[in-house]
Amino acid sequence: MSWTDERVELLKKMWGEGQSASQIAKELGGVTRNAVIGKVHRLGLSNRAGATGAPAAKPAAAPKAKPVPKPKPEVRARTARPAAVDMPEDIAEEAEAAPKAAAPARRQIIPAGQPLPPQPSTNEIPAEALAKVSEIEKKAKRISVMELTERTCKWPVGDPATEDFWFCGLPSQPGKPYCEAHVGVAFQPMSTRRDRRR
DNA sequence: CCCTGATTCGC
DNA sequence: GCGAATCAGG
Repeated sequence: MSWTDERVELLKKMWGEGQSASQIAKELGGVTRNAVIGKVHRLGLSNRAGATGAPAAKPAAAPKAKPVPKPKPEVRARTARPAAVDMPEDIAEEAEAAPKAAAPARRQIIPAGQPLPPQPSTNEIPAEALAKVSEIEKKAKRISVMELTERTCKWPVGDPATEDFWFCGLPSQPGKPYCEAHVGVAFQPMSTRRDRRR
């Protein structure tokens, strides 16, 4: 494959959206993430946030088997990446209370007389967890079903009957189908179910 | 181990 | 210009 205008355009678009090189590579097809990264650099849009000044004065090169001396000790900007996503560590896993909760905080989009799947009645999911979810949904990769892998969060968002449907796509927890935040709402201890007077 | 981007250098 | 191999890091 070659870098046609269209492909370059898509590359720019996705890179601008903060998509990872590997995702862009998958989308484009026929190229590896290395190719994408290489192209990104050649296009000169490596820094996603203009790292003004403050370039880490790192030699940036100390290979082990590369006897080629550097004719020009060029100083390169080693950007700390602002787009890094750190996730806190707190998973409450006990019993699987509602893995079938296929509808997180959802809008009330009702397509056209479609009998919506049984709403899990937005059960007694802790408000914290819900808040957390809606927050991470902003950072979601929004991947399609075809892009799901063994390690991407398979949490569905939106209504499958509409265009506004995608999967979270964030890195899933090892051995889990969801990312950390979604694991939090999908797997709940039985204890969280506090039944009040009835 | 999974992933990320960055760099080098033969092609 | 291209991108695999490699490096460096989370």
